[in-house]
Amino acid sequence: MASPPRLKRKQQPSQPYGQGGAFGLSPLEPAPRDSRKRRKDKHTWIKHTLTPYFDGHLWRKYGQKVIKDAPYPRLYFRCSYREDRRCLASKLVQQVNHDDPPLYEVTYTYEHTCNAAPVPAPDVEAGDDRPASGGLVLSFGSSSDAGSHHDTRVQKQEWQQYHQSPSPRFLTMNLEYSNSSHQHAFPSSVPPPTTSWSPSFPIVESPSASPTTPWTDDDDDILTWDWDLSAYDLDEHLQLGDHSQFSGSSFPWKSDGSALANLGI
DNA sequence: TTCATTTGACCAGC
DNA sequence: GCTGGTCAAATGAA
Repeated sequence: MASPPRLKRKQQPSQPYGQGGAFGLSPLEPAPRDSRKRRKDKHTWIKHTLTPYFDGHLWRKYGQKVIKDAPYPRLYFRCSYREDRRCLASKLVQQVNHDDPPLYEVTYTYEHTCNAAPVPAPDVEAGDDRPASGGLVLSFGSSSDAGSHHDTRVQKQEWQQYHQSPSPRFLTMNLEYSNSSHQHAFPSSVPPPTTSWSPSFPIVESPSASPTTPWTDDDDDILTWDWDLSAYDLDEHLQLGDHSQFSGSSFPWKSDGSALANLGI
């Protein structure tokens, strides 16, 4: 079915682009004389992450573009406070593979000047009575090998986020079933894992850091359990590149979901 | 009704 | 002329 043609502007009126342009911005330093010009001297940096949409800031999507020779479209975001606080921060999100979960390359442009409070990841907010502000997400890679182990690894970006944040109080491990071709991860017919299911981070060596009884969300899609870190020196034990495997003796469902670990404050 | 997202048009760098 | 980045009208969701 062909959708009706959409009326688009043909000619920009006398007001030129730039000089504040459509957003009424007064130019910041260095003054972008024309926001549509591709500047070579932009301050940009690149991160690779599994969670490109939850990096502690609020973003508004303003465009999407199919890039030549790229298998996935590029998404364009700018800071939600662009108008309110004259924040020029923006980012480009480009999916680089189709793993489960997929890896994204995120190109950030300009530092945030909005000084907005960190935005927690949704699964930190939902159903969690701990203070959400200041929370962050540690995202762990997921192996696709079937069997009793579920590999996790501390990723570089999240490690940087962790070290830029206050000391965490809890380590919350979510095991999420994200493969759409399967039924829910934790159907009611499957009993939840026991607390013997634990990552092999040295955290489990601490007697005070025993996990809570795991629980599932409303849709039985995500299994969650906590470790209390109040008497645990996470800095001393958790290292960049740490590798973990869930050590349950049997995995009652396929292990091709994703694993996330949240650090709540 | 308001606000965010979608998507074709527009524009400039290369 | 091609390509990528941004704009802004149309559209959808809340």
